[in-house]
Parts: sequence; structure tokens; C-alpha cells
Amino acid sequence: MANQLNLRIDRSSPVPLYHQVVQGIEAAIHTGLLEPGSRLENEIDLAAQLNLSRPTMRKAMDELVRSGLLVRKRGVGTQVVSSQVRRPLELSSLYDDLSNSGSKPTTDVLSFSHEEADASIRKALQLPAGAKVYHFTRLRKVGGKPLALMENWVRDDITTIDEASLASQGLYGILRNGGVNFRLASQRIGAMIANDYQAPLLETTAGSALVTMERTAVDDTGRMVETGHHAYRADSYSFEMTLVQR
Amino acid sequence: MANQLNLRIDRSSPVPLYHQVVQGIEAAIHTGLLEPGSRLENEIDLAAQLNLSRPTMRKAMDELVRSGLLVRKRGVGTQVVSSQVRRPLELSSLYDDLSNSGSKPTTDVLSFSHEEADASIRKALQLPAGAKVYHFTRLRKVGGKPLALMENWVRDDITTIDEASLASQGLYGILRNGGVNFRLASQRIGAMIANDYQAPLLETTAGSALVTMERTAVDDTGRMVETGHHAYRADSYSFEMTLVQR
DNA sequence: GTCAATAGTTTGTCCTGACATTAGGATGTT
DNA sequence: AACATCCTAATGTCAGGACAAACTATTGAC
Repeated sequence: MANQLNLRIDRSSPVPLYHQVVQGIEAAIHTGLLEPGSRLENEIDLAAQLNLSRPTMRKAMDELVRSGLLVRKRGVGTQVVSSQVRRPLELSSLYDDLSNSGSKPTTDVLSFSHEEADASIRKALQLPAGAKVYHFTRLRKVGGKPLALMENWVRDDITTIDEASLASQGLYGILRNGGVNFRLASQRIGAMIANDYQAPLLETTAGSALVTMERTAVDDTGRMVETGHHAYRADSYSFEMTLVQR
Repeated sequence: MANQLNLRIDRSSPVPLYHQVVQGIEAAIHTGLLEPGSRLENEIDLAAQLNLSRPTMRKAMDELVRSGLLVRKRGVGTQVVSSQVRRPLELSSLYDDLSNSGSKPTTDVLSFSHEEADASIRKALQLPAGAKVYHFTRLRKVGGKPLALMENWVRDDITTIDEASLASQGLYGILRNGGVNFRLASQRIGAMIANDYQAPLLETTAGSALVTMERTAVDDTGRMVETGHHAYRADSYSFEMTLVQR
């Protein structure tokens, strides 16, 4: 008890109250103020201390439980989950992930075209016959070392894409600036052996292991915006995620 | 308009009302009664039709949005997301996944021991020095064909595990019967080349691609219950998931 | 001393009500 | 006819209350 979460709620802020609580508790956990395994005060007292209603407090805790930071148990209380588990896989691009982790990614655009979509791409993006798409292949490097080989198809009725912008920023950044609000993506992760085309580009030998990902992203209007096949060097990349039981 | 969702709410059921709504809408989507892209009626009317309050209706829709089946847009309405995207990766075992998809998995227990945990396992499971764990290796087959090679370590202060039960059911089933309530798991997915030990067991050749997964699972009391390294034949298995932007 | 009934605490569910914010269409003016 | 403005409809946020269900710990009985 005496948690003293040091939370301050700014009612004049445009940020929703429950989200301010989420951010506050997240910060408390990350700074170590709330230790793993420690119990929080009960919802009603916490809400009262912050002059919030219980539903608002509960909504905040719901989010934290969903993201795996807290664990609730009826009749017992709410605990900070033992740390060491990572954040869930987010709907972000490789470029963002690398930038956020302090690296400076670079991109080589290996091919670029604006062409009519073939049948498989039309199916993946749910486009009518004759629709055109941007089709390009990129090589992503970090610290001069190649990490990923990416081939993508993007529908062309949203924003224009050119080779120069692809070389200077991530695809998702371009699309977001073009007004796309991503909502969800479905992806499949597997493995394959590097072939003679991939191996020299990724500066590895044919026969080495690659992690593969196929992804299709959907925006808030339900349109399939982008689909792509990516291949990563297995010795440099893996997908990390946290699954939460509901 | 006139959606006629055919939902029936049973107020005497122990299943929470919002969850009955979730199940009903899920069923409507899967049976095609609600087509991809179609708009739902607004929350207030839907709630009124089912004699529910709006918060209850919203809670149901929140779940569906979270799982990626619906998309909401303020001022506009709620849409069924274009199908073709799959369900999110769930906290379940390979055994369950295979059983649910109609296959009949079998398990060969290659090794089994009850031994003192070494330093790396103690760290992964957060155990004190001298603690003992179950350590075993299994080969999972479907239709007689090998699919996965799995090595696991399980803490021994929860339930007893023996070779016979491992051969007849999945690890998560054993642990659940032993009273473990899983809450979350963190896992990493990557790739590797089959080595001389793995290749013959998986009936493939050394040098072929494998998908690897390392997972640590936590129960509702915050204890690390299980950790393991798995290797799957890349030509037979891949991880499929849906990411939802919040 | 051991076991079962009980009381209290905490989260889970559900309700009614209110106002804010946003998107998009309708309206009116230029 | 083109444009800006207003209005409407829908979701987003927040409050306060009530009861149910589950777990803990205490109390009581044998």
C-alpha cells in the first residue's frame, strides 16, 4: 500500500483521461517505481485518489492488462506482471523499428515500376482487372550491412510514390504522410533457404537461413493498401512478441 | 438498416451478455450473414434492439475491433472488415491448433528427465539455485509425417509430468489440467538451417530451412511456468497472425 | 489440530445518463 | 456552378451507482 503512483491528471488536456492513466502507470513500471509482482491498490481507491470514476479507471487498467503489463484476479487484486516479457509486436514498419532502436537504416531501391497488377496481386489487394500498382524491390541495410530484401506492391489510387522518397524513408511513413490510416495487417512468418538471387544481395551464401514474412495491410476504410514479401537474414533478425490470454 | 442479426440474448446464461453479443456477431460474419465491408447499425439502435445498454454493446464491439473483425470510425459507423485476414495468433499449443484444424497429431517422447536446472534455464524461469525442472524432447507428427522438434523445460512445483501423458496429449493440456492458468507468453520467431541431429528426425536433409520459436509462458500468479525451443519444418509450418492498430 | 462454514475484499458485469468530437452531407450564398 | 457554413448522425469519453462472483482469511465446530 501507499503506492504513491505520482500520477497527475490534466483535465484540460485533449488526451483522454484513461489514456493519461495508462501512460502514467506505464511510466511508473518502466522507471521501476512499480516493481514487478507488486500489487496495485484496488480500483475504487485509485479512482478516488485521482478524482476519476471507476469505469474510467477500469478502462485504463483494461488497456494495461491487454498489453500484458498488468494481471488482474477477481477477489485478489491487480499485479504488475513480472517484467522480462517484451512489448507486443506492433503494426509498424521495419524502418520505424530500426530508427527507434537507435540504428540508422538505409535503403537501396533495386527496382521500381508502375504497372498493371497480375492476378495474384489483384486478389491479394482485392483490385479490379486492369488496376495498376506500384511494384518495387528494396534492400534495407543497417550500419552498411544488408538485413532485409523486400518486394512490395502498393495500390496507386491513394498517393503517388517515387523512387527518391523510397530511398529516403520507410514505406509506411510515405503512406501515412499520404493520408493512409492503417488499421490492421495480416502476416505470415516462415523460413526459407537463400537462393542465388538473394544470397549475394544479402551478402551471405546460398543455402543460409532466411526468415520470411508476407504481409497485407488494411486501412481504416477497409481497403487493402499494401502487400509484400520480405526476407531477413536469420542471423540478424527475428520476430519478438507477447501473447496475452483473454 | 434491417440488418436482422438474428441475435438472441439469454439473460439467464452464465455467459456475460457482451460476450454473447461477440459470439453472435462473430457467427454472423463467419456464416456470411454479415458481408465484408457492410456497415452495422449504430450502437444505440443495436443495443435497444437487444434490450442492452450502450456500454454493454460497446464492450462487445470493442472486443471485435480488437480482434480485427470490425472497424469503427467516429461520425461514420462500424464496418465489417474485409475478410481474408486471419485470426490473431493465440496463446495455445501446437497440439491444440492441430487438433482444432482436424488433424490427429501424435507425439514421440525422445528424452525425458527430472533434473537440476542449469543457469540459463534458471534465469529464463526465474528459479533459485538448486531448483529442479522437467526437461524433455518431443517429436510432433501429423499424419505420420514429422512436423516439429520440441525441447522444453517446466518447473516441477506445479504438477507432476510423466512420459506417458506427454505422449498422449499436448503440454499445455497437461499443465491446464494441473491447475495452471496461462496469462501470457513471450516468444521469438526466427529461422535456422537443419543440423545433423534435427534433419533425420524431421525426415529432411541437413541444410534445409527450419522455422524456430523460443517461448516462455507465465501463469496468472506471475510465475514463469515453461520455456522451450521449437523447430518446425519450413515447408509445413508458418506463423500466421493479425496485427491491430489501436 | 483439522476441517468446514462464513464474512469481507476485490474485481466482473450491467445499467442510466450526459456531453464532446468528428465526418459527411445538406444548405445557402456568392 | 463553386464554395463556405451549418446541421446531423455516429462514435468517443466520462460519471455514478448497483449487484454478482470469486478468492482470502478468519472464525467456528468437531
